[in-house]
Amino acid sequence: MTSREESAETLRRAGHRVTSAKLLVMEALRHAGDHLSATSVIYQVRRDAPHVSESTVYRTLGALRDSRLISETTFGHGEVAYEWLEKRPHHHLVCSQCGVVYELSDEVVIGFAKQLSDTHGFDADLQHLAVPGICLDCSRGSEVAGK
Amino acid sequence: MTSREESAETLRRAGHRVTSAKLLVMEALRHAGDHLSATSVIYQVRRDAPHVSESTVYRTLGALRDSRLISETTFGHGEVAYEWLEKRPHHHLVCSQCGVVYELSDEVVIGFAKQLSDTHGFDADLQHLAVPGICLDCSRGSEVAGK
DNA sequence: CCCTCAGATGCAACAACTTGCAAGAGCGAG
DNA sequence: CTCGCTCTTGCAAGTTGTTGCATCTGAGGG
Repeated sequence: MTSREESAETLRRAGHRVTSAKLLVMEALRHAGDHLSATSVIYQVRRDAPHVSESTVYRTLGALRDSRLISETTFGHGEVAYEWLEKRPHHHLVCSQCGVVYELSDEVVIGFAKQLSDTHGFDADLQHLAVPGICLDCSRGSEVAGK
Repeated sequence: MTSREESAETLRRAGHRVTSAKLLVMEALRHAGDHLSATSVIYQVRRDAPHVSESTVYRTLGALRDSRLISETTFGHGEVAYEWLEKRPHHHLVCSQCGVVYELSDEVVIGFAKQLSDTHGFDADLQHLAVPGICLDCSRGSEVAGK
């Protein structure tokens, strides 16, 4: 089964119609294998199919996010990043100083979610968390610079 | 000392100039004592001083956020919410279904931050976290509805 | 009390989305 | 194969927030 057919099947299972616009957006995110900004997705899609409008891409991204096929994350104060969700759930540590993004394994986050559930009865939906902060390199660097 | 004078003093300590625009933004957030959207802040400020431009309010909010005088939080997929930071750090549980926002004590979050520090050497900056999920009421409600 | 200048502001253009509406297109029924 | 319902899409206008630039002003130095 080709990648396109898989995508089509996934769409159907999620209750969407199979349209070229949705397939293009999905393929762009799958092949990127990384975070893509909405703008990048638009660029990728329109490179193959210039007739697809921006609003369609935005709406498709929203629909795929609602169906849990892709994740939507806000890194810092910039654009929104989208990512194909085939892998295990994972999270990110974003350094506010150097901007580097580290992957964070799910375990620590699961423990956190369990605590929220135990203490507040709140069923946290932490499918894709972005935690701001200062990475090791930067905190070392500023110590040196501070002296 | 009046509230305005306190705000002025706070501004000076943070290395800002004391201007009427900044004071108005600060007063709006202090008196609200709750989250305000950027739009609400603009409305409040311009009610007292119609000449202040939107961009000034946005820039002021950004500057105050950078100086850690106010917090900036993204609830769900809507606008950005600002809040005066006089109280202890606190966090929020946002129900994706009913939209209710619960306060979350700092303790659970501190534990989470410590884990990130221990396992990844990452100094997380969780001054104002918003956790999406489903609240107790809604998860009960959907159980009943589902039967 | 006046000068100076970096920081603050207003304005308008720009960027990043969102939405209303009419036209188009999957896909299940017949 | 055709019909028709409903989901999608394109277009254009509307929000929400950001940025470049010229002007203005708070506040320390003279």
